[in-house]
Amino acid sequence: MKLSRQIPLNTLRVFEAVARLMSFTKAGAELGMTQTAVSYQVKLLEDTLETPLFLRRPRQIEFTEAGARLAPKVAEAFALIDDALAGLKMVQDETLTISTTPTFAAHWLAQRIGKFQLAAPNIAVRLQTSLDLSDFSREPVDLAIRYGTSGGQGLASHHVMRIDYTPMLSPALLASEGPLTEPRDLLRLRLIDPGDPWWPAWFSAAGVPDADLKGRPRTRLGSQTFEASSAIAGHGVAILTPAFYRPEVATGQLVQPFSLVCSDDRTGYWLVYPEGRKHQPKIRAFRDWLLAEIAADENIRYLVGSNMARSD
Amino acid sequence: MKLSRQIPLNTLRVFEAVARLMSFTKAGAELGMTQTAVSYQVKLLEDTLETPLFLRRPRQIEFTEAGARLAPKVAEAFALIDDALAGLKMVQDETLTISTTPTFAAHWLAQRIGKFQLAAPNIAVRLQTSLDLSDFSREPVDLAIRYGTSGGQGLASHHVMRIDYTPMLSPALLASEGPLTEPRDLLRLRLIDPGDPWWPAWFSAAGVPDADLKGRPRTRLGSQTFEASSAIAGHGVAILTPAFYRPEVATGQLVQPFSLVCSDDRTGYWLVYPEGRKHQPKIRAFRDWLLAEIAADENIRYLVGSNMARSD
DNA sequence: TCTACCCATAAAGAGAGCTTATCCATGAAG
DNA sequence: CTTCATGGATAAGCTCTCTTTATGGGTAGA
Repeated sequence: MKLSRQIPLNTLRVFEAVARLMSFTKAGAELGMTQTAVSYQVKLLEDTLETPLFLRRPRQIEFTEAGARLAPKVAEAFALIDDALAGLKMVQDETLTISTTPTFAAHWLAQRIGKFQLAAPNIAVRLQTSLDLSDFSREPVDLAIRYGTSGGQGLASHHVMRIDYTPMLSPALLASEGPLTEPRDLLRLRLIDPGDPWWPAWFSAAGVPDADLKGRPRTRLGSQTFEASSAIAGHGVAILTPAFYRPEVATGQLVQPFSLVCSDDRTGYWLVYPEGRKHQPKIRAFRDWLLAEIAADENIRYLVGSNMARSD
Repeated sequence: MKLSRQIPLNTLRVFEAVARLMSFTKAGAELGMTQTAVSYQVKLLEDTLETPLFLRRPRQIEFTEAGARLAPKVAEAFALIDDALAGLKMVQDETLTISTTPTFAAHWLAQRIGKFQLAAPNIAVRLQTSLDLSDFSREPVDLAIRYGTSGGQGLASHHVMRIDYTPMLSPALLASEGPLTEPRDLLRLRLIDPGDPWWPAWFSAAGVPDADLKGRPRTRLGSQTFEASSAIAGHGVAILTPAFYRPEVATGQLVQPFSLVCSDDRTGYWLVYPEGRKHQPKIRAFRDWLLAEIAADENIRYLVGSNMARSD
């Protein structure tokens, strides 16, 4: 059985302080405890080791040989632990681990995260994607951007974006299939996954409540990413979250034929992190950056919206 | 404030075991505590560091990056402490510190201690002399040979020798002052420190209760050592503890003219050590050796005694 | 599907360790 | 040579950490 297992480790911490300051009283002050407690701890260590470590002289203490022999080793061990913990804290302070969904990461965050890293060069960012919500107390994650209704117990949450949707198609398809002047015109085209519940919701909002979507060829791709690829390839009209495909729109790979954007008000993406981390510099930096970025996005959305209104 | 001061050190000990065994349950078994307690401690450490250290997977755990980073450092620190403590214990086990009086050390122990060191070559002996009784719980002393009445609370004590006394003088003085056939003859000689209470006691025991010691020239030397030197130099008769001057008798520097040896039955030299150390190998070795040595001395005394009886 | 393994959580009990109060010894100061 | 200041020891009581017992959940393997 190793010795360190039998020894009350706190006695060593106290011993280290006493050895360094050569005073019970001063050590107590440094450790935030009374001289009595220090005396107790030192005595406990001496009893455990079965050897005195200090000679109590009036107005000062001296090492015994055993004490002198032990002191430097213990100091070294604590230095090692201190270093390790400090290093850990440093790494912790300087790396931000973000947990989010693959979709949000790929279509929104990935394009923008570089700007954050430029703005906060001392913070290393680690992006971690998973489908299920991570438990902050279990996973080594600083914050998460989650899809859902809001945060939970003890979690701070900021709304990032609504999940909205509107039909999108490739410019080529639009050109070949003629102008789309009103929503009903879309029904002429092939809808990518007509089984998606967003379709009836959008048509209904567009004043086409009777749109017959049944019986259409169904290709279930399961993820916006794949539906978007299909749309870009000109295979049909997909109903997508425009915020995720702004680059594709900007580069002319996709067009949004109607300004009507529906949204599921109850759910959306939220930035979430434990309340207690509110004031951590890295958390604060990311939050501030993200919210500013979102505000900027809103402006773009409105600009796009007004342009489209005119072009309608 | 250093980190190690804020951290419950026991959590580190538990962490080290868990990191080594990669199992809460096994670590608990090794540390002699329940899995629950291990879980608590690990969680406590994680809470303190504000970062998870292990990922709880079904049927096994994994390091987080922080855990993997911390583990080797903590292991190293504990190894250091273990080494230091083991070293300390080794030194402790292998050095015997004896506290005794200067007189006993010089006249009895010094001549014999070499034999003990030959018999127990792995034990380093440190002789420490002081006049006052040392406190075992305070001074780094393994055992003491003290002058007094017996041991005390919680102390094991073995009688080492009575403090006895008998007149002694140099052979030269004996030759020049003629034969001493009876104790009263001593009064012809100069007594070294006739104020010593041992003189009247001895004369009284020798059947000379009326010995007039007053008015004699008084030289107070204060210590047997000096009185003995004076006697060896032929300055008179000293009353000495024969056990301390056996070498001087053997080499012919002193003679003991009468076999009568008085003793102060109440006091004497005692070997004393805390009860709890009874079974320490080094304590046992020294005690056994010392008692054997004393037994041998007793035999010599009796031999000398019988010789002297014949020569009387 | 059932069993076994491993960790988490809750509640309650034990005891280590801290504090307050007091004492003792010594060295310095008047 | 008192008196005061300094520094540690001791005693008693309390707090709160840590441990245990009991129980639950989740997954892998039979």
